[in-house]
Amino acid sequence: MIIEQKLVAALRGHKMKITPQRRFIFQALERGMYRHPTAEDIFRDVRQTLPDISLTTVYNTLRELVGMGLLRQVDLGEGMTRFDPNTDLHHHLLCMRCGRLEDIYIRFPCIALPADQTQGFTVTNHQVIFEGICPDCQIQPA
Amino acid sequence: MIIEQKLVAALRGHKMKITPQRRFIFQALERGMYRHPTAEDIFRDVRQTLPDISLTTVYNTLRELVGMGLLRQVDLGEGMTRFDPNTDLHHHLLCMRCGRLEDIYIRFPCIALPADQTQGFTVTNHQVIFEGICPDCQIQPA
DNA sequence: GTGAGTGCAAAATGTTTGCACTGGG
DNA sequence: CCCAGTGCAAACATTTTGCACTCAC
Repeated sequence: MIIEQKLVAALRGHKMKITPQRRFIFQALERGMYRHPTAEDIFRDVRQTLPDISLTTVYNTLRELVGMGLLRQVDLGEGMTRFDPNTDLHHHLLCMRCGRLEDIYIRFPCIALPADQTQGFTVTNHQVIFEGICPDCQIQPA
Repeated sequence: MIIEQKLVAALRGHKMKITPQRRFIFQALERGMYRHPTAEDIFRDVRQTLPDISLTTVYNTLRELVGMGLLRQVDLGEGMTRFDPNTDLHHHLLCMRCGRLEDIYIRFPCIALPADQTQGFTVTNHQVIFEGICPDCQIQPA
């Protein structure tokens, strides 16, 4: 319930309404936490308990959470956006064949942009995506 | 002409046909080399000299080049894919406000996944995306 | 001459929008 | 009671597909 409580508190802090839809979306995020769900994944999950929820509401809520910095958006060129409720600094390991995505918890202290290389940008964040082939796909014929 | 020649040679190597459409796409890539163009960008560029080219052909050609490893695909969650004709190992610096994308030519020797952290994956590649705000967007009101 | 490549239109996919209705505060 | 939030349908944007035609080899 950690995620749900955190998100509900954040909504309160932003004076936003705590609707059943949002609550169930938070629970789905909690359940799918290490699965990097898409909007569609969340939709399907919430639908099981709230059959009339609309995909629009899911998109709206996810967008708001991203805007508040409570959800990380992960884009991998699969044609859809995945969401990561784990906002701790971590990196990703992507299977190029099946799309499986795992978390990597290593710090790379050397990843920092020297001031003379920022081209005037204010850098706020960085992410590393490791690309490869997962164990399952290595076994299967290409 | 470096890019065009390289790509034409690659096509020959793969016994693929060198059509005018492909040639112009290569030239457009060459011209937009440091601009990380989208398929649409290439389409608009080539259209100026080859008004009847179809977007389908552009997509086909770009997909083939990516498949042959001659073009890098860059995904940033903007709803479209950008292509980077520069296949040298380099990283990216993205403006979160306007989408401007710059190249970063630094090596981060520490970015390597220890064998006990690969979760069985065969890692072939990695990319770093630095996120921030570009100089122009810093000046303008949010 | 032949099949890879092309162009067009249509479809598929993922996401956003307009708008009337509803219910949390 | 009021407006943020919701649901629906339609719109939108990007990319893919089916298929007949064409042209590089």
